[in-house]
Formats: sequence, structure tokens, C-alpha cells
Amino acid sequence: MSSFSEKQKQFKEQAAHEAIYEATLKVVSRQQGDTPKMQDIAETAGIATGTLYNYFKNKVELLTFVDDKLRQTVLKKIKQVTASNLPADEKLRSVTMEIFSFCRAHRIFFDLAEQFDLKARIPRIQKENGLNQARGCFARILSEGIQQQRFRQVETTMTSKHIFSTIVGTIEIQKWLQDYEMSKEADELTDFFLSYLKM
Amino acid sequence: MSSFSEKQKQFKEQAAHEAIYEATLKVVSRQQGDTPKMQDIAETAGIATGTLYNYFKNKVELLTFVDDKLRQTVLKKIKQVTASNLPADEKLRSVTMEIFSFCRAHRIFFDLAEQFDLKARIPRIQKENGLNQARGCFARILSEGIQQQRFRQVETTMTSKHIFSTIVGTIEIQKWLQDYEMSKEADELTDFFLSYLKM
Amino acid sequence: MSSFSEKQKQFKEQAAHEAIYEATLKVVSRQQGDTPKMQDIAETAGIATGTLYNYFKNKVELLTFVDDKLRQTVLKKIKQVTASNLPADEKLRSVTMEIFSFCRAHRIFFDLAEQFDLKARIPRIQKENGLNQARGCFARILSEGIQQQRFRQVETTMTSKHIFSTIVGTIEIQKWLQDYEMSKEADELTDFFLSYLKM
Amino acid sequence: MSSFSEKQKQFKEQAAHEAIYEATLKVVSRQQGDTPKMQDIAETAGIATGTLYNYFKNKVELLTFVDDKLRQTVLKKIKQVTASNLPADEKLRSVTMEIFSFCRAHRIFFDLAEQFDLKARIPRIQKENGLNQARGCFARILSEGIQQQRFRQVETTMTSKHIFSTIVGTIEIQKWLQDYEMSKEADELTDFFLSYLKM
DNA sequence: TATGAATGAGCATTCATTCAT
DNA sequence: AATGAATGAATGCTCATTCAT
Repeated sequence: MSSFSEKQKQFKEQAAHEAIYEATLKVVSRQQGDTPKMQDIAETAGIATGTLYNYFKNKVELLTFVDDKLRQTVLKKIKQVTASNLPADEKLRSVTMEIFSFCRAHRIFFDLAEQFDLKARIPRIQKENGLNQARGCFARILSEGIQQQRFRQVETTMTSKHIFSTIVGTIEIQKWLQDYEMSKEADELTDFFLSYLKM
Repeated sequence: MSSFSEKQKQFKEQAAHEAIYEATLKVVSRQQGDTPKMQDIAETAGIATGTLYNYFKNKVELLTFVDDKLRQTVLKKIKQVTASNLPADEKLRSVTMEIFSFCRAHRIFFDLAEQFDLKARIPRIQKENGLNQARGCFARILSEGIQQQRFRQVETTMTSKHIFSTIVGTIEIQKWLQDYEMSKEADELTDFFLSYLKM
Repeated sequence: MSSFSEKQKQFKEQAAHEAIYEATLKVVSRQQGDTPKMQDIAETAGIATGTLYNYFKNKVELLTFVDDKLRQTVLKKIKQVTASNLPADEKLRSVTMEIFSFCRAHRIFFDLAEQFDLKARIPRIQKENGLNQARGCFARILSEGIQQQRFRQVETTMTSKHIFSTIVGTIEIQKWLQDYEMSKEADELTDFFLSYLKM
Repeated sequence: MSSFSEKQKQFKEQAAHEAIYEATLKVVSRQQGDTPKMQDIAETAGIATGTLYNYFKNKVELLTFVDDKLRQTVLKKIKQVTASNLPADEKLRSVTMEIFSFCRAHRIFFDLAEQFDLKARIPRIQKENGLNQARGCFARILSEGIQQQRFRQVETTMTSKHIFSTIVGTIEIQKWLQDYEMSKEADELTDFFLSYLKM
């Protein structure tokens, strides 16, 4: 097959994936609570039900794709902030806020991910990889802060790990309380981190 | 109705509730992954399907009852350790360990609780109540530690709140990684807390 | 459980089986060609879809039950004629006719049986049993005919076996020709058998 | 269109038909039980799915073509044996054996033919034609045998008809018993025919 | 109160066929 | 003629809940 039609095909596939991704998020957020029907996803994406199965073997695989893309998206955002040239303390606040607001925005989908046990579909190594990247961002911010003499000398690996866990736990508790106005919590938490890190 | 038969009735109801509670946990842990069927719960509890509906309006209410009882159980354990006469640092370790091991033991049920969105069935006030009691235990341990001059003078309310969040987050991450050997994590986390609290 | 309610239950089950049996035959003959839908069977039997599954694990098991009952019915008819006090040659004609007319009446169901490969569900021993009973009827008729000196002395076991095969093959060919007016063929075949058996 | 390109086209079509025929048999025997998918047939034949529809209007027509070709094949084999210069009794045995082994080899396809009711697609006249040719072979063998004074003087038309039916019925019963080791049955049956025909 | 048979809505997936390229 | 992605109708089975006994 010519390189051209190969490219065309790949582009088409990518476009379909993108449409299905967005349709899924749309359907999920629309039908709060219920699990999304394949037919609805297809319809929203503007394709036929059967066509979904040209791109994904089954529903779980489709949802896994969306889950993966979603996690990559938040990771990308975190990395962007980490790579920015804000001072370390502001980076820490900004990254924390990013995570909180992303989780709030997509909480219904993440609930779904648990319902379908999507975590079981992701290879362990890939999960650890993602986790380490997220934790790594915090470690880098800590290092920068120490270098900038804004933070005291903490052990960055462990500290970043626990900071990340605290964020996850706080979000989890807020979700359990069904309190989705998370910015106050995010701020309070950042203040706590900064007080811990201040020299 | 006579007071005697009233009592009898209450006793019977309590016995039924107890049997259903245990049957539910048994069925849930047996059928890893699948959601438990009312029929299976009834059969395991030694009653007829229809009888379940004399005690619980529907499946969600039944699961909510179990969920509530389970949370009360772990809270009771935490309180017991908190009320013991161990030194503060050992109490902290012990309470943390309790929470980890309880969540590991009942993780399948807690997954279920999210699937059925049981949190939506519990009144906000009750959820806050439970949460505050758990956090309160940590606050008391911190106070004791400060008094015993084992811990430095930290602000106990906020610190205990964040300690609890960190525990929740760590458990959540371990569950996501499907790494259910949590004792190492519990220890590491306690060490971190203690290093933070040390004078 | 008391013997009475046990009996009641059994009677109810038998009634349900009977109703489902008849509903299936009705639906099958009505919807010539298409495979019967569980919903239609249930509706025709006057019960709910789900109720079918209280009596049969799945569609194949239901059809196997009907298939079995159908074969028992024709076998019973053959046995009745065999046990009658007609002269041997008339018995032979009558039994042959029974088989032809039964297969014509239920040909659509028997086609279905092949479609669902019901033969694979019947234990080999049971199939051989049924086959031997049918062949046995012919053998008995042959013996009688020989005794009555209406037939010459043929080896009854083999002869009856091949007579039965010839009937089956003739029916099969008529079905293939889609010629369902089988009485002519049945008569012609019987004449051939009798000419072979005449002294 | 020029005669040359006409010929070319016909040749191409014939090649395609041949490839599809063989692919179908391959797929059918591979996927025991399931009905063959058009996609699999196309893939196995080395063409695209849509291309199948340039040669056959639909699946039933494709299967009818294969069915027809298969019946022609066995008929050809029977005719070859009939036209050979074996003695009549050996011809009878050989033809019988041919039919048994052919039906065993292609039993899955023949089951399929019933499932798709292919018989309904073949004109009555054509079916009778094929049937008469098969029966005719037996009649010719009988005639020869009588002439060779190996067989007694039987009425060849009816006898050949019933012999053929007996073969069909025996194969049908063996298939129902799922006993595909048919050579013993074929032998036993031929012995019976010969004993009937012996002078 | 207890029983447990009956109810029936709900949904992922397949695959023959089409048609734009 | 060839391609193969897109189409979309069609259906068996589950299981929470009810209700006659």
C-alpha cells in the first residue's frame, strides 16, 4: 500500500478515535450515573453502532482507551505547569489546583472506570510509569524550590510521593462527601504543604 | 402489642440484620468482581429472597446498611487503639495499620459501594460526623504526643486532617496499582509522619 | 416439605413444561424457517420471558426437551401399532405410514433440531436406545409375519435395521425434493418391503 | 467487447469461482459448527469482502453454488465407477463406499446446506435430474449384474431407487449418532444388498 | 411474616450487505 | 472490477422486585 493511503487511513483512524473519545465523555457526563450505552456513544460520535467495533474490540476496551487518554491529558497539564517558569511555590499551588479541577471535571468518568475495573486492563508497568511521572513533577518542583531557597532541604522522592497521596486522598474524601467545590480544599492543602516546606 | 412481643420482634429483626450483614460480606468476597445477587445473599443468610425485602426496601438500602456497619466497625477499632495506653507514636502506627488492613480486607465491598454510589444515600451530616470522629482520633493522638513531648507542637486539627487524607490517598493508589500487600506502605507512611512530628 | 405441596409443585412444573412444549411447536410451525424467539415462545405459552429460564437453562436445553418429547411421541405411536392385533403386513404398512406422517408434520422442528445440533446434546446411549426400540418394532413385526407364515424366513435383526434406514432415507429425499405429499412414497415403499418379504 | 477480452473475463470469473469454492470448503471444515462468515471466505480466497458480491448476489447464492458443485463432484465419481469395467457386485460396493466417504468428508457442509435451506434454491427439475442420475447409476449396475448373471432378475428402477434411499438413510442415522466411522456400515449395507441380489 | 416463582425491561455484540473510492 | 470500512437490525439472558399463597 502506498505511503499516502497508509497515512490517510491512519489519519481517519485517529479522527475516529478522537470523535469516539469526545462522544464518550459527552455521553458520560450527560447520563450522570448510568453506564453509557454503546449505541449512544456511536450516535453522539456520528457513526453507526457497528463502526465502534472497527475501532474497539468491546466496550471495556473503548473505555480503557478513554481512561488512558484522560490520564495522559492531566499528566500533560501537570508537566506543562512543572516546566513553566513560575516560582516553585506557585508551581506547587498550580499543579495541585490542576489535579483537583481535572478530577472534579471528570469525576463521573473516573467513577465509571472503577465500575468497569479498568485498572485491571492497564499493565502494571504502565501504571507505575504514569504514577512516577506525576510524582516526578512534584519532586522536580521540590528540587527547584530547594535550589531557589524557597523550600527547606527535604528528601524530595518520599516527600513528593506523600504529597501526591495526600492530594489523591483529599479528592477522594471530597468526592465521598459529594462536595465538588474543591478549590477551597486545594488551597488549604497547598498552604499546608508550603508551611511544611518553608524554611 | 405487648412490650414482650415488641422486644421479641426487635430481637428477631436484629438477628436478621446480623445474618444478612454477614451473608453479604461472605457473598461479596466469594464472588470477586461480580455484584452480589439478592438471591445469593438470601440463600447464604438462610432466608427466602422475598424476606430480604421485609428488612430492606431494596438492594441499595441493604448495601447501605452493610456499608454503614462496616464503617462503624473500623471506627470502633480506631477508637479502641486511640483509647489504649500505648505511647503516642505507637498509637499512630497502630491506627494507621488498622485502617490499611481493614481497607484491604474489605476492598471489594468498598469498590461495590462506589459502584452503587452508596455515598449518595448517607446524609451529609452523618458522613461529616464519621469523618470527624476518625480525624478526631488522630488529633487526640497528636495532642497526647505533644503533651508527652514525643511530638513537636503542631496544629493538631489541620495536621490530623491531612494525615488522614494521606492515608486514604495511599490506600487508593495501592488499590489502583492492585497492590494489596499494604503493610510496607503503611509502615513507610507512618515513618514519614513520625519524622515530620519528631521534635 | 409436605408430600402434598411437593406434588403440587411437580404438577405445576409438568403443566409448565407441557405448555412450553406446545407453545414451541406452535411458534415453530407458525414462523416457518426463522428460528423461534424465546419471547414468542413465552408469550404463546402465556408466561413471561424470564419464567422460561426457571424451567430451562437456555434455549438449546428447551429445544432439546421438545425434541426428546417429540421422538418419544413417535416411538410411542410405533409401539402402539406394533402391539396391536393387526396382521403383520398391515402392521408394517401402518408403522411406516406413522413415521412418514409424523416426520411430515414436524419437519420444520426437525430441521431446527439440526440447526441447533441437538443431537450433540443427547447421550449416545440414549440415542442408541431410541433407535433400537424403533428397529425392534420392525423386528417384532417381521418375527410375527414369519410365524404367521405371511413372510418368508428372513434374518430379522439386519432386515429390520435396513428397513428402518430405507424409510429414513426416503423421507430425507422427499424433504430434499420438498415433496411433502409422502403417502404415495410410503405406500410404494411398503409394497417393496412386502414383495421382498413375500413367501 | 472483443471476443478475446470476453474470454479473459470468463476465465477470470471461473478462477474466482474456483477460489471461492475451495475457500468456502476450507473455512467450513476449519470452523466446525459455526456458520462461515463472508469475511473469512473472502480472506481465505485472497480477495476483498465486497468482491464476493461481484460473483454472488448473496451468501445463500454462494453456498448454493458450492452445494451444487459438491453434488456434481460426487455424481461424477459415481458415474466414473459405474462406467469402469469392474464386475457388477464390486461396482455396487465401490459406489456405495464412494457415497459414504463423500458424505463423511463433507458432512459439515451438508449440515450447513440444511441450515440455510439450500434445497429451496435449486429448481425441482434440477433436483430430480441429479437424483435420477444417481439412481440411474445403480440401475445400470443392477442391469449389468443381471446380464452378467451375477444378480437375479430384479426390477431395476424401483430396486435402485430403494437401494439409494437405504444408503441415504443409513448415512443420516450415522450422522445423527455422530458416528462418522462409516466404512463398517457401508460394508454391512453392501453385503445386505448383495445377499438380496444373489441368485 | 415468610416464601420463592413469576415478572419483564434492558443491552452488548455480530455479520451480511452496501457503496464511495 | 476491486476494495474494505461503514452500516444497523436483531435477540438471548439476567436479576431486582413483586405478590399470591
